[in-house]
Amino acid sequence: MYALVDCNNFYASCERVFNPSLIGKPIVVLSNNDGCVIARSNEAKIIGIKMGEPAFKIKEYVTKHNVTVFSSNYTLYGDMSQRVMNTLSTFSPEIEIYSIDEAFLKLHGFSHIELTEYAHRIRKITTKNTGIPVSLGLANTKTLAKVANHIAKKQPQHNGVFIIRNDEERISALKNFEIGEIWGIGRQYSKILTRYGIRTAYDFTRMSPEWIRRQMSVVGLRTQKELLGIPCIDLEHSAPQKKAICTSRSFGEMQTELEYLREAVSAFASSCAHKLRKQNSCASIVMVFVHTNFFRADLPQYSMSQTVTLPVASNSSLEIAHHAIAALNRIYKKGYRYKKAGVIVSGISSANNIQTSLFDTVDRAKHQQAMIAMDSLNAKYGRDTVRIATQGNGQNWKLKHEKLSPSYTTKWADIISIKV
DNA sequence: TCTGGGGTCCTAGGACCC
DNA sequence: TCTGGGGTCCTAGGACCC
Repeated sequence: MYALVDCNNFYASCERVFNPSLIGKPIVVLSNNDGCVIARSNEAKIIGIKMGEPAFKIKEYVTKHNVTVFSSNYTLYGDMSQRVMNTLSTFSPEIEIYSIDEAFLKLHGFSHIELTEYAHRIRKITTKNTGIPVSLGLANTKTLAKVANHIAKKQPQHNGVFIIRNDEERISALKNFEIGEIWGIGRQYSKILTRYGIRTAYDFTRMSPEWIRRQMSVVGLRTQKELLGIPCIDLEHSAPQKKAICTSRSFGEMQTELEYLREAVSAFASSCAHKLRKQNSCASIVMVFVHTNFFRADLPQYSMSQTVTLPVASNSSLEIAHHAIAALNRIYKKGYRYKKAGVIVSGISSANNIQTSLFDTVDRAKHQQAMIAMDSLNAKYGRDTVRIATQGNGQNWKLKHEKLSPSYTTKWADIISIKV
């Protein structure tokens, strides 16, 4: 059996842990730049605030229903996630951390009654240890565990735990399950499937495999088998190395000057390099993109990217930023108001096996030492304490974050102030 | 006025190899 | 008018996930 444990309204719940007066009240968490709604407490869902809705569109609701609004505080959520995962890993030797707020556990050797009890225990202890409410779905495939989890969340009578034990229960669950809610079936496929009269997950399981394959490739086929109770997707025990790493941001205000974009791109490149060093790898391809604000039909639009192949794969902030800025210089056009920029590195290989070049002009040992020093200083004194010069003072392109909660779990000064 | 960020996988088609 | 067979690699685009 697989159990999918999912934190309820995770970001909203994190904020509540440190502000219990908000229990029972509507709260929402916004994306970067206080852009759109990315998490809602149940109360906020009930009054009709939708996922992904732009913040400026819900202003009326916010005042009318007294909704508490938070900017996203990823450091806090990351830290809380770790606490939840630590607790969960005490319940099974086999765990896959699937996302910031979800984990699959493999559960062996339980009878049905014990399994129910065990699931409820996982739920209780996780909430007790972390303050975060969770729901569990159990079944013999991961896709069905996702279904069960969804039911556990939506139907309060199950107390946060739902188990699909046999074919009978599987079929009855799938008959009442909208096809678009299935893991692996998104908006586009839903549309196609509905067009063919496939409304529920059960309808989907009754289609011929050839037809599914034609419409949705082998991915759809896998989903169908999983829904039939045939496991096709196993637990991933350790996170595989990333094949691409991206850092990008929308700017709080549109920007026209190359100098500003340079500092931003330099910071994004440096961040990508840092992520590469964290997973002990190097990248050989650097891509830079910029674009204007797509929502502003009244303004001239421009969107461009450029890819650079490095002579030797690297994870040095200095080198990656250097190439990124060179690419930016080539694609920048005067006269546009830029809204977003980003850097994507790919062609990733292990830092231990780098193909060197006879004609290399970079002193790699020196770069490496500089990066080690920079990373350890930043780990100790905070991000960007030491940064590369092209990033500038690192302040002026910062995000809008007006409703940010304190760093409850990670900043000593804040911890003290809470105690006081 | 204000609209997020970071990933993965699969397929088709073109270029190329022997 | 006829003109093989069997591959690999790369890229763009489209789907999906949280």
